[in-house]
Amino acid sequence: MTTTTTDQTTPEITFDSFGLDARIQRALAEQGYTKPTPIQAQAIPVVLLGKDVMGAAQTGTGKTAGFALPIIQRLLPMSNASASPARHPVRALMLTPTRELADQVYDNVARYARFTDLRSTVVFGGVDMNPQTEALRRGVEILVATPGRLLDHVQQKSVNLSQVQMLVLDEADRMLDMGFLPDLQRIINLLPAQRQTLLFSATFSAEIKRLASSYLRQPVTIEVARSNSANENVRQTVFQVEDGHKQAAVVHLLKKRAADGLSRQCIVFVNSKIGCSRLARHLEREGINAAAIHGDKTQTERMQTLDGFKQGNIDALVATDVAARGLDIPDMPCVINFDLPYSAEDYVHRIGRTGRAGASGDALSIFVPADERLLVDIEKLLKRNIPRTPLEGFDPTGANARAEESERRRARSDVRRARPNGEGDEPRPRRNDPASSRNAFRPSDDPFFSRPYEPSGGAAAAQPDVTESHAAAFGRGRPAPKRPLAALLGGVPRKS
DNA sequence: AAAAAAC
Repeated sequence: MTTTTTDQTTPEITFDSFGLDARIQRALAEQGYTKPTPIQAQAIPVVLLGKDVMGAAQTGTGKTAGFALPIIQRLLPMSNASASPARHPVRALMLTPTRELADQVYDNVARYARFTDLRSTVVFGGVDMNPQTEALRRGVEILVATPGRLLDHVQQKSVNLSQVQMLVLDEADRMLDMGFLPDLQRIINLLPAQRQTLLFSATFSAEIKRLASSYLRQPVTIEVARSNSANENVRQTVFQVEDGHKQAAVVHLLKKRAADGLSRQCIVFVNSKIGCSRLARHLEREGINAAAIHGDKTQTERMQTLDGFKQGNIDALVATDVAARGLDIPDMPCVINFDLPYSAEDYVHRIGRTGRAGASGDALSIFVPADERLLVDIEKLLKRNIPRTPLEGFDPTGANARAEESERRRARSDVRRARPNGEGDEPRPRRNDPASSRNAFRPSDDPFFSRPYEPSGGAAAAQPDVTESHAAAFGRGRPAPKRPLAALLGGVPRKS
């Protein structure tokens, strides 16, 4: 196995030196690209030679262009302008773990290939299949996909993978974590054995190595940063607060940054979907431009939120780990961990959203004593200590903390209101979250809890979010009950 | 423990 390793210094080369087609160079010029990033400098020549690649690259290293540009180059001689699917078989397949990442990879591919005749499209779940099917039937050379939806299309015979010459497994570690291995195996079995395979992963775990050894041939290993090590441009700080003061602490941090004239944009990571929506609401009440993104949001909402964030209409993107990896959000000045992640590797991915391409960044974590073990695991993985710092000027008994306390009271009052003979307060609609108040929890709706929510009114319809209502009913951090609701309410008879 | 991903 050949191994190439560099540090973060950009080699003194330009995109001209790769001998890319004029049509690609024109697209690059239009994007304002002149100097390749380290991973591009290493990957592009290797991919152009047709070699398999095992790439360790974090998000934000320019990885996508690193594989997309040479792939487009290699496909060019085969492209033609005829509009029949038979003449536009899928020749390059790019698989990603999440829908957003698929969309972003596609977006890049389409931009780099825009002056060529190559066609590309993207397929992922959560949206109507028909437009995807039509695009596939018209024929594309480059297909970006999430595994599940791709197999769906394969089953419906709307795509044929027998002509694929280049396969990209992007964020392969993530795909394995998410249990995509069987899907990946099924997909790869549909591809010709004679092909070029590129595998990118943030870490080279034993599983990744096993995957590589079964599907890659004499891969060239490309590594731009030591895996499992966080970027040195990122200032990591852990703020220790008392349990129950986390929301107030985040508000304090965000307002402090704004007051210090630092960029207001940041991603705030939360471990649960409930906590994610809850924190976003809380920040909004505190006058911070915030929005939640997590897996219970519709695909449309997720894309709109991401767009709003990229355009600067949203300052604080409150996210679950849906956003930890892959999402290509340029130049994040700051990442905040509202919760420390359950796995130390996720910590690396989360803070990898900042301090990219040589920029400096802040990774701030809220730490409560109960999370000691999580922090120790992170320190072990990073092989360094992260000092616990008191939060300067933070007054947990001040206005912020009072707001947090009132939120807890509100949550408890929702439970009282939910009782059939409810001695609860006046209903108080939640500001900034019409869906949640419209779908306020009603015990007579109980079946609601025993089956998953099925959308009925199209993408634009309000989302009666089961977990949201749970949050409202049961307060902070409680998991959705597995028992019937009546049992939880203490023997209130259940209508059926 | 949690999140993500196909219908």
